[in-house]
Amino acid sequence: MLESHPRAGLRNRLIQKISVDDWALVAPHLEAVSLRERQVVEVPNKPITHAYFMDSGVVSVVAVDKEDHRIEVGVIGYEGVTGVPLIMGDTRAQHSTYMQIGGAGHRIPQEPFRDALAKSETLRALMLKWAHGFMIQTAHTALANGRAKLEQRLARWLLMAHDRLTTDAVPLTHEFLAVMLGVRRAGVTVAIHSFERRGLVTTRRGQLTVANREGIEQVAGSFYGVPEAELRRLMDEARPA
Amino acid sequence: MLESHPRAGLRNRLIQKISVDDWALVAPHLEAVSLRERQVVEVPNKPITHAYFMDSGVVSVVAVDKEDHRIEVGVIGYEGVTGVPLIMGDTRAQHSTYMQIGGAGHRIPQEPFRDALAKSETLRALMLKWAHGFMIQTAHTALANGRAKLEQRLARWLLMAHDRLTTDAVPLTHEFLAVMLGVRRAGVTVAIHSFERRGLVTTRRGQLTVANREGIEQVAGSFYGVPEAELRRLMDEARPA
DNA sequence: GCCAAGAGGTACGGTTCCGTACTGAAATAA
DNA sequence: TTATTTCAGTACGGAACCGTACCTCTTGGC
Repeated sequence: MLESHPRAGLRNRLIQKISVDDWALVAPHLEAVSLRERQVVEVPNKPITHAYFMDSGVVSVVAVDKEDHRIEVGVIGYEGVTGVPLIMGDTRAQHSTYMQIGGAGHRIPQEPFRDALAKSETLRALMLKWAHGFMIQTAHTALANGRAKLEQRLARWLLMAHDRLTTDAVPLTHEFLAVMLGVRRAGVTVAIHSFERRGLVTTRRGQLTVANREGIEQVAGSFYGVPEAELRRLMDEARPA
Repeated sequence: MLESHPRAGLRNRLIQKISVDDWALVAPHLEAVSLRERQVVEVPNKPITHAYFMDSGVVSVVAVDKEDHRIEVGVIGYEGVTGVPLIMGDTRAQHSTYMQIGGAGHRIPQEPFRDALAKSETLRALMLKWAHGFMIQTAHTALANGRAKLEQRLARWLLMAHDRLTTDAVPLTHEFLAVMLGVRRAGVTVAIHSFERRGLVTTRRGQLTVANREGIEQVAGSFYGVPEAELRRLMDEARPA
């Protein structure tokens, strides 16, 4: 075993992008984790303890204010890492971050992560590009929230979740979809019904299966796709492959 | 004159926060600029030519998609700098960025700016904290877009603009407010009317004056304030004062 | 001073979505 | 199995906002 912590089998795209030298900085501190849905990763206004590189599952980042208004501002899967504030030089969480769909991955405590970022320009560049991609996603969430109809937003969300899963099954209740989109649960139910009638999805209690992804993409229109394309570009720029 | 480019009189908060050593890296490349309203600073999918440190005026950052949906995702004034992607290691603009309210400041070409960021850890830390603050603003814009009513969003915008101006007069048409909020022009007119009747603002053609800031803050509620507080915290952390 | 262009006031039917609430069905615990 | 909880289906009045349109007032250019 050439490396203290093997990464050959890991699906996480950022970990795959880390150079051999940088891997030596990070790997000794990684710890395998398995997180169930609803497991909390970051709490608003509290210190961030770890950055999570997930290989599976979907993480929701939810902005909250003092009157308890809340809405999802981004999702993270195997393409990224949680703890964006750490990358930006902050140790405190602004948003509520938790597993929307359970999964497995690795985490690194905030201190060695920040140390590694300080030491390695290449690691920093990689993580900054990821953070930038996440920013773009948030900006387009703002766009969708302000401009898109419920069905379009739901379609966008399903596509983003589907991108991060290995099956077509999305194990989520209408209730949680509603919280993320910032709409009524009943509204989600009706929209999903419409999708179902059009053959875009099939449903079971607590689960929803993508049946016709292209159809869903048509519903989402241009509200979906820009952040995904930008992230691909940013990651392609980041050497090594 | 100890410095090649004096900054004593500059209002820009980030420039004020730059250390003496870092100032030596940046100052030689700065160029004074005066920008009229509607002047374009960044064009989506085109290279960013300069970062602008404004001393006055308000910059709008507007996300756009392929079907020409658009909405403002952030505003920048004397507290920050444009060209966030440069700070993140990207040279391309994602969003449409332009002066919403004209002003004056200084700009630095992207290359020396990126060079300076690469060379100085302290400058990088400062700019990253700013970029992080801007991210938080964008997240709360997403929250407001998804959860707040038109009046609350208008109030939030007015407060953010007011924060960045030295007078109570906000020189903007209903049309442009509508574009930024992603609503109908007529809707803005009605909302402003309501504000006027309540004594919150006074109006003139192409202008709107804040008459009762606290009243406007009450309308905005908790949709306003979080990003502002977080940016203060982040800037306080960044030495030197 | 006149005219074109821009800005703002107002209206109206229509759509979307909310708040609320009740019901039945499915999963889970006892 | 039974009891309990969670989830989903459905409904209804109402609020918010849209799309569109038209008209009037300023303002700036000639």
